[in-house]
Amino acid sequence: MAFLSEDKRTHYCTSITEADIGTRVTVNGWCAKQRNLGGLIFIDLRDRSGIIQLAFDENTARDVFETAAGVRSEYVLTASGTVRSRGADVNENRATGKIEIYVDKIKVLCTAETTPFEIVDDKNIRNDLRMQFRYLDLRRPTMTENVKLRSEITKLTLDYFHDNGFLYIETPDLIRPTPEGARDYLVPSRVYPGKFYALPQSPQLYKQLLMYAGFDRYIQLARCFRDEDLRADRQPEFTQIDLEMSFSTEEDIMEINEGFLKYLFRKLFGIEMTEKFPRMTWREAMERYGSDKPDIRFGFELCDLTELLRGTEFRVFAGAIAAGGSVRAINVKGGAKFSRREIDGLADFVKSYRAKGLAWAKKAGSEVSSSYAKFLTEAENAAIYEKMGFEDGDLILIVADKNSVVFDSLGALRRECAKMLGLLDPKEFEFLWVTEFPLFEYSEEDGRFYAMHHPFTAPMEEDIPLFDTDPGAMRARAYDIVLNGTELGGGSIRISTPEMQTLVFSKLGIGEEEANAKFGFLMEALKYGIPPHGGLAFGFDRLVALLLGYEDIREIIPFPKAQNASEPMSKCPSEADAKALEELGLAIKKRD
RNA sequence: GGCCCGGUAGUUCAGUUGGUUAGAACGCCGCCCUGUCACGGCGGAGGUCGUGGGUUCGAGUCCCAUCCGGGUCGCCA
Repeated sequence: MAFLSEDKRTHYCTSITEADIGTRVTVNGWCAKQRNLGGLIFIDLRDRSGIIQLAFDENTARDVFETAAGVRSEYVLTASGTVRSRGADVNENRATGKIEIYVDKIKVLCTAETTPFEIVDDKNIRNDLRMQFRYLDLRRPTMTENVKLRSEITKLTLDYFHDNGFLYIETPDLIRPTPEGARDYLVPSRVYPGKFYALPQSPQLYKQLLMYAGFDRYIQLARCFRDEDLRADRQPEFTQIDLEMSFSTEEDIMEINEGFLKYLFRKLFGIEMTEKFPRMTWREAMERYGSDKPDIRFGFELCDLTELLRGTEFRVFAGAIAAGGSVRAINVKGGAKFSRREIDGLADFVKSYRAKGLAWAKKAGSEVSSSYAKFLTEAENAAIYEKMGFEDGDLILIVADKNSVVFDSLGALRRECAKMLGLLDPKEFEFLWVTEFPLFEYSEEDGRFYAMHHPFTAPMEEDIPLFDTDPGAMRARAYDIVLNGTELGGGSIRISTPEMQTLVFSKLGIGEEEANAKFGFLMEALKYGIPPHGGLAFGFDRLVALLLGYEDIREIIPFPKAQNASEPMSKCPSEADAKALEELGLAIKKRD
């Protein structure tokens, strides 16, 4: 049936209110549900705003009534009629529950086959089905709402930064492959067979160049691409709120971004966050929480038992200490109620973080049970209980290993225990700035230093003398913003002189020749008057997900990739046709 | 690349130590029904138990391989 101008909506379904009673309206949308009571028919009509009820009865014109009787779920309709009160028959669960449209004209614009799953919220649907029929999944009210809220957060973001003097500037998506960092998605060049562009992992160098150019403040909702394995909070293509500021210090950047997050909470939830976000150095975060992105909604802080156990004869602990590692523990308050099976589960859990085992002690009433106490002296046990404040209901969990393993496993363990005890409230938001990250990270495997943030990050002034003596101990002018244990974003003050950049490259094993080959334009640019500058990038998908209470960013990405990086709906990636490969000068080598 | 969990009507699931014709709810189709909104009543259709192989008198159930989905470690400057 043709859609005519007279069929166009006058209102979205839920923009009709009691104030409209008596007026004539037209709505366009999908049949969410038809209820036929014989002489009386109701249709729930859904559009992106929500649902309103259409009503038909014995006074409805015969043909209109017959059409309504034939309407099935997901038929596309236009309907006109008069808004009226439902009297006493109110549906309290719906915004439009007190009114309905008494229809005098209806058109089926399009019929629909029965959908592979019902278009309702309160049902679990297999992930692969949701992905294959994503356009139907997105019709579910919650998903529609998520996409709308994402749009709203986009608007607030642009408003805030615009109001603070940031210019929205686009950077290229076809760029030079980056030698360090994540794997690039490569794009072959037709004009230069055998050469490649890369899709940006972030617009890092371009935003710095924008500062060199004098734009002072830059913002972009940048699409970024990383060819690495997926996680619930990680997609191969994602969006960053990317920004950079000239003539600024860490303080300025943290302040403007803290202001942004507070602005979002005010505008979205009406919540005024007046307190300054807490700050913590990287060193402190690792020592106290075993993580550079600690969830500070709960305690269970790490406790170092190394000194206390230095003389122990228990081989597991003594061995770790002798090898230069440590023995650390957390006290899980309320964890004594975990069953033996659950504690065994925790031991398996830490093994995935390369820990060899988990020692535990719990106190229920006056009863203490423990996996390791019999191997320690009475004095050693007493000292541990004293230091950990061991009380009724507590569960002490100890890991002894090299430091990286101890931190990784205990850091993950405290969160796992909090989850088991129901301490993770998604409606509670605890922000944290983590500062003074190490500048370099040593890779045992490759026998060299890597930049912990990226190779353009400036070192802290007072650590510059360590370049020659102990580069591993140098701290960077880098900071992360953490929310409830998730890294929401990070940034740094950048290097702004060629001398410093050359020095950092050299510590990374990038000689002058290689630096010039790969970053020649940057080295050149640094000669021509560079303002002090720095910036930050938020993971926009993670931000939206956390604000809306999701752990899985696919709930707020309209068309995400599946875990194997494919897109089941369009079946991508797919093979290229022979002609295209020929033009690109590419041949596909079969894998064994 | 490693490890773990899952795949049974359209959907969500149940299916006992391997044993008769594989069930339920919702959805779907038909008939009835004037205030429903999780409408109700009556009736009906709908299954290669992911796929392939094996063990067995007999496999949804056990074994092997494989595909698909999910989680996670590595990875993610």
